[in-house]
Amino acid sequence: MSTAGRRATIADVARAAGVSTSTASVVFSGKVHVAEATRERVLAAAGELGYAGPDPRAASLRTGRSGIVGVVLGGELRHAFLDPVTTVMMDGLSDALDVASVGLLLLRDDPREDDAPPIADAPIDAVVLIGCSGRARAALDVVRHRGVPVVVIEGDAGDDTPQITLDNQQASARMAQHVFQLGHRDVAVITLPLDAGRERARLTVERLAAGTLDVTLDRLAGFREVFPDAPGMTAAGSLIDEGIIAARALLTDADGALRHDRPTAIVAQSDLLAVGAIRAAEELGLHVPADLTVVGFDGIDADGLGSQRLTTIAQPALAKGRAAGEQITRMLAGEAGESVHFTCTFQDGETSAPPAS
Amino acid sequence: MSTAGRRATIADVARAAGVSTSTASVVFSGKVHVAEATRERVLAAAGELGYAGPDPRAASLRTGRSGIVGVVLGGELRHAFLDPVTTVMMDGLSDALDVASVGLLLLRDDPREDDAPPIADAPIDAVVLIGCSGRARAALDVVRHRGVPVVVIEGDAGDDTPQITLDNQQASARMAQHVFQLGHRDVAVITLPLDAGRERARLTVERLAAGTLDVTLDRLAGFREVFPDAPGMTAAGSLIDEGIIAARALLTDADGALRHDRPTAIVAQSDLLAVGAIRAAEELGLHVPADLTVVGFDGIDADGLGSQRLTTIAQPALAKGRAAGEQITRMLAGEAGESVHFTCTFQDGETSAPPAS
DNA sequence: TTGTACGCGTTATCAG
DNA sequence: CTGATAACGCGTACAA
Repeated sequence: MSTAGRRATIADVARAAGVSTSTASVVFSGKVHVAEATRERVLAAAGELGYAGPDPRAASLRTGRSGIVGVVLGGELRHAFLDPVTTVMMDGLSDALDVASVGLLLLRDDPREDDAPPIADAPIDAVVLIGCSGRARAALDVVRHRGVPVVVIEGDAGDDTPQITLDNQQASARMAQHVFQLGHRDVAVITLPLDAGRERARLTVERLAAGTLDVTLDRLAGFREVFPDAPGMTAAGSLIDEGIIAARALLTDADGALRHDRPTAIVAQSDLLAVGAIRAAEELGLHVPADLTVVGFDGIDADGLGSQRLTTIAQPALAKGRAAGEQITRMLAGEAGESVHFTCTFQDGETSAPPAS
Repeated sequence: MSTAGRRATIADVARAAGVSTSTASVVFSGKVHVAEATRERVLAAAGELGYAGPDPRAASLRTGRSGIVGVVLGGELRHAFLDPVTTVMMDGLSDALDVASVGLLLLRDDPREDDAPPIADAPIDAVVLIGCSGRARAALDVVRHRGVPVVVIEGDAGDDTPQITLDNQQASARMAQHVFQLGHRDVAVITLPLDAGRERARLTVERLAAGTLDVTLDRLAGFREVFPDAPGMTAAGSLIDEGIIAARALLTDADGALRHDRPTAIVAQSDLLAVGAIRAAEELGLHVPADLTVVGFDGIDADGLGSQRLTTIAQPALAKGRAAGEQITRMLAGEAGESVHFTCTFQDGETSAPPAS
């Protein structure tokens, strides 16, 4: 336990134990059998010198692997984790990566504009992009040049990167049809953010044209197949509170009173937004679904959502995360990664009904 | 762009540019001024060879820094991020670490019992433990031996590790007094998990004695100063749904009917639990605070909590995270880390009132 | 089963 | 402002 200046290295341990460094190395890695006697001698020497095992940095340089998988999330970290879909995907990812990886490295999407993207300086074996905008792609090139596998979940990767995708447009169209078939003609939509700016705003043609986030645009396109001219609000994020704000804007006048031409149905692009819309409706004295139909998207099972089963489109979030993990595992093994496409399933609930006549 | 077998290294780039490797290195690190001409020559050579900048692994070995800070969270990852307090602390942490660090590495608390704790194999510059049980301490020793700074937030570190602490017991006592002074005598408590097992259960002396999570025990101790014999339920986590379940158990009979001897006040050890308790009460036809007082702990401002301002004890979660980050920064700079103690503030709300007479 | 020798790709130091 | 050199700490053929 008494080292002079330097910290003990594996070479010191080997010398103290009277073996070669390779033997000592093998004792720690456990890759080859060593005689029990020598093994113990090495361990004892290590204990005496206060050697804590191979330095991960050096091992990582040598093997070319760090065991770390980077996760780049769109928007701020705290926002990303407030979204149950993201959480569940991370869960699936972490699950599928379990064997070969030490942990997930959280990386920001939006580096300070001045300096290099952090992703380039991180010792990662692979990267998963989750719901990132185009900005992250520049950073990606650096990483890809280095031979680091990349998988994109619902982002605009464009090129030959394996992607995990969802039938957002078709699923949204199906949901819109459900609402249409119930008899609704005055329908409004609450969308997810249109771009990385994440601004709350009334949906307009111009704003729509400037949108960059594919998830939002695809879901909207499906909705528009059925309700081409429906009004809408864009939320600043997938949050209950945002749903409340957006729904209020859709249902009330400037003075806060219920509008006479209010929609009879609200199609939200996420379940959290839908829950917010329901809350706003209830605050305004509307009963769901008797007075107002509200439908969501995601099929999440989040904490404290309330007892009413939401009519929604369920997406296989866990499977998406797991698929990303599996593709990464394959690519780390030298095989080619493949894109995987998932489809959503309609999930009828208690929040949609024909309009009051 | 045509490299034979190997990937290009900085040495290749230097050779191609007709400079020494050190010059090339300096061009990329930007630590020293280089003549614009040589700089461009190096960059050009790099572009031609498809060199993507210094390998983080090698740089990390050389400098002894990876720019990565490990975060060990109690329980499962997905649970940890459902807790707004944790999220906010991470936010503060990430904020304070911002300057010198690439990202946060999420590490599991509960390694498979067989293999080494992942924390030991990760190239991290420092570690933050958040609400971990004693199990994580073994892993800690390995890391500490290596000279990696460690900071513990609300965990039982015991030794000379800098800790970020909260006056859980005093704050809880203060809140209990508030409830007492309102006139409540039949009070029940909903606690956070007692140990890493996280089992839902009625609070008993035996279970209490076997508890290992300090946060829970300290808050309970404060409560018990005022209400020594109050009944209670232990939740499986800090979740709204758990609060609902626990409150139902406290308020109703086996057949689901409101008990005659139900408590007139419920003290929850977290705001989410309190929100759940309020929901359960409302489902049972009780009005808060007229029929039932419900108080929380944390002072969170989470998504979709509803409009009623909770009577609670606010803890400076952001400051806690930031303090952890600051201590780490200091320790990385070679200074000694210090423990930091925070105190909570009582925050009156609309969910506590005298009992119905 | 153990030892020898080498290289992984970089950066700090110091001299010019 | 640039160049030569020496570590950084380890894993792994290969030979014994």
